[in-house]
Amino acid sequence: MDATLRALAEVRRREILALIRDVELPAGEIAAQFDVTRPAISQHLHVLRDAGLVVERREGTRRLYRVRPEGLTDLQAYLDSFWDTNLDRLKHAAEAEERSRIDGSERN
Amino acid sequence: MDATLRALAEVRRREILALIRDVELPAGEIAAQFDVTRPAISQHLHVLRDAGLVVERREGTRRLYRVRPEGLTDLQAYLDSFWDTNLDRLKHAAEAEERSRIDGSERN
DNA sequence: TACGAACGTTAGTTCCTGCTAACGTAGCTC
DNA sequence: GAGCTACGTTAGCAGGAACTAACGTTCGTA
Repeated sequence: MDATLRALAEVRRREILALIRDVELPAGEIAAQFDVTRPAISQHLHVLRDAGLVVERREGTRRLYRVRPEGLTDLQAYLDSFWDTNLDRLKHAAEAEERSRIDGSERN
Repeated sequence: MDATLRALAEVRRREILALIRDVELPAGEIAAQFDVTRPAISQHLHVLRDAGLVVERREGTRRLYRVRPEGLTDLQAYLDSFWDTNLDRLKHAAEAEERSRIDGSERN
């Protein structure tokens, strides 16, 4: 999940994901969409592949890439976990407000 | 959403979020849980606050922090969008496989 | 087999970011 | 009001990441 977040926390890589979200594209065509060099995109694709966010399929000399949504499930579960305890959190916040209303009745 | 991902893409900040996911804690108590200096944690809290992932509440000289799950909604919607088009993507993959089966019938 | 096309890889540079040390600030207490 | 507490802020540094240039590799083709 650390690799997933590291991979997503870069604009260029998210742009790459947006490109191959619906269609499968070769590395060269992906690189052509950006103003950086081809090796730079190749490195980004490597990071995305290591994170399990894209899959590579070889077709002759070309390497076709497409998004692998399954690579997001762990992160999605992690984010959902913050909402699981939301009720507990609200309860704690209410208790804290009660306490602050008692001893620290200064400002709002 | 860029700020959200940047904020989450750091182990220390995720550890901080884990600490204040259920309970509200003062900055000093949060810093005490780690082996880095207090200013470092203060900077992390600043990043998390800018990303809207935590909220600050002042109580005397103390500043209490707690997680703000609403700050995750944009990211969650973004991640969900990858699954929305999953059926379309499968269709495209099937078509691509068809094409590769016709002209490039080399390996699997 | 030789050549070209479509890639990935490596070395090196620049820029960003997380950290520490030193300093500044708001609020409570005597 | 002086002093203490609990913080945040700033300057400076070190490690890491994104980029380019040069090179290596695999696959198809003449």
